[in-house]
Amino acid sequence: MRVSKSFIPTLKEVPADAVIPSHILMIRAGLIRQLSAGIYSMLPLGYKVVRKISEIIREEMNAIGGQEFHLPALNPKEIWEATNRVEAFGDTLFHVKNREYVLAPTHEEIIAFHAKGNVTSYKDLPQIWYQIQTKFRNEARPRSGVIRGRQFLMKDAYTLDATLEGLDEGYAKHDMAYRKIFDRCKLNYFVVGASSGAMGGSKSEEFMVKSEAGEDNIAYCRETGYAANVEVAQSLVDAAKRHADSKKIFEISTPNVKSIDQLCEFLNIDETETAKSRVYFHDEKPVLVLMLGNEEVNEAKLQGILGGQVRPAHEEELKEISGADAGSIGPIGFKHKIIADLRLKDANNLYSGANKNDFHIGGIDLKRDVPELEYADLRFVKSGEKTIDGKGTLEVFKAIELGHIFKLGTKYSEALGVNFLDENGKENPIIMGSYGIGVERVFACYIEQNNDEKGIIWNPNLAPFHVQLIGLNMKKEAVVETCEKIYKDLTGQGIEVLFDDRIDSSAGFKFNDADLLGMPIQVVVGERNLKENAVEIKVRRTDVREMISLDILTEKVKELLSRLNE
RNA sequence: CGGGGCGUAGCGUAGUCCGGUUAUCGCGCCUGCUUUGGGAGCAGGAGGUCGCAGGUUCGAAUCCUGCCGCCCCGACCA
Repeated sequence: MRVSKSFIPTLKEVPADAVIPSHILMIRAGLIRQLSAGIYSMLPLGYKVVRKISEIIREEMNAIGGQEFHLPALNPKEIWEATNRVEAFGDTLFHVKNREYVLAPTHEEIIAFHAKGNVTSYKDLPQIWYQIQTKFRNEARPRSGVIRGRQFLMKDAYTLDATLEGLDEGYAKHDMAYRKIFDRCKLNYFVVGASSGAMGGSKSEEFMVKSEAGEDNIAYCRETGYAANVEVAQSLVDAAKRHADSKKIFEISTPNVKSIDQLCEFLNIDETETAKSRVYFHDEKPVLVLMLGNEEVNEAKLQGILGGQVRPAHEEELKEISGADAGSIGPIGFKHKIIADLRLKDANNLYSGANKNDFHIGGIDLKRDVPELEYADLRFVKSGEKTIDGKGTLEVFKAIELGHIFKLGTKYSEALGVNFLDENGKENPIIMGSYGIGVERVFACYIEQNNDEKGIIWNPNLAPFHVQLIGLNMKKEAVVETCEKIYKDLTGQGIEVLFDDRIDSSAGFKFNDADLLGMPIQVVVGERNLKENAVEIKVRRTDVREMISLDILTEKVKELLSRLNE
């Protein structure tokens, strides 16, 4: 393709709206343009990258027996009501105004719909169905360019199985395929155990990329390879001490003391001598959650332990439940279920709220005073803590979720009556798995990990073009002729060439544009080197330049490309 | 949804507090000439409902009210 005839609107200056490197560079290199918040157009160059990523995904999905579908984005609302997901998605689901349709945010329902009545025998199973298609989610706050959009491309795959063993196999196949996909995309990623969230189901893994722009917090250990979302991550931490002598309970007047920090300052004690109280509702019943000191309640863990729906109590509800407002609530005299973090196990001589405003209680012995107390791991791990096996140290950082694989089970097949007959002629719901990859996230994360002050650095696998051919002075006949020949030769060998044939652009301008666009190899044709029958080759990533005789140019380019792809 | 910031030409911006000729500058764009190995020079030129609506005023980019849009932090997030 010739630059002079292409729409590649590059920008010298940093766009005002973009903050993170991938977003800035995608706009500056003319890959994308924004239409509205969280809605982006892929420009020709950007769309080429999308197609390359999609093709890698397609090849690896086909390799594990996946069959590609093209499913409608417009869905009848009825089918989403059948699985109760209109309510579950809430405002995130886009509704069509003049017909009872919704815009699909994912496709479990539609897959189940097509399986119903058509996949009816154990002999039809297993199946792997997938699509690479636009999804719609009314995100409250789109952000970070293409990383969180209201409209985005997702590869979503679904396994249909007769048995749990079959599901395990399908899951393992996807695990393997995903590693191949992200390896081929040259991403530096890692795999973490995750909570499966509102999708239901059991085992779940996320494929993550470390990034400040990430929305998930990940605990990772370099030494042991342990990686988990902080929602589920565990660590080895000391519990509060149990002192030899347990004091008696005593009440203290603590006017205006609302927080653990204030309490510690007021009484001149350490955080580890206090128990913080948070009240939640679980299935409409209040539960008091006790944490050591100032630690936050990990609601994902709490939900996992209690099961069902959990929500924090509203401020107005607290007094009725406990007799006090937030800041003065505690275990002593609390009339409902209490659950405590493991770090509080059998602790004594603790301070906590008195369930009476402006009063706290000291000398609490959880073993003696709250004998029915249940303990569970309810905290968030922190950087610097030991891994649960004690062999390494955890680091907590932000990460972007590229892909998520999980075992769904029969939630959708049961809700929609998607059954098959087993060997014994018995009817069973089909067992499903669900596997997603955010295509634009792969795109953005690659750029996040492969850029410098000049621009993007593409690997041949994802690059819009393999080679940028730069004709330095396109008014000189020798330069034009040589460029045309190189363009023809390389293109003829299946190498994708972007030919900067602009007549009026100066050399420096073209160099900088080429560095911004970031094709893996630049071939520079100028009068100076032509006198020696040579051109210059520059490898974008290393900035290494080399004079190459025209006679061996094609071979050299091929060799470099294959080396760069390793 | 809570908090903060912003909206002036295709892009980046000055001016807004303290109202007053023809709205600033750079990049980009058009024409001509020169120039071509690291974002060229000279000369000429085009391009604006100052986000929208209403109000105050002799006069509004500037003050007031309402609305819309975009970005960031948080909440939320298969």
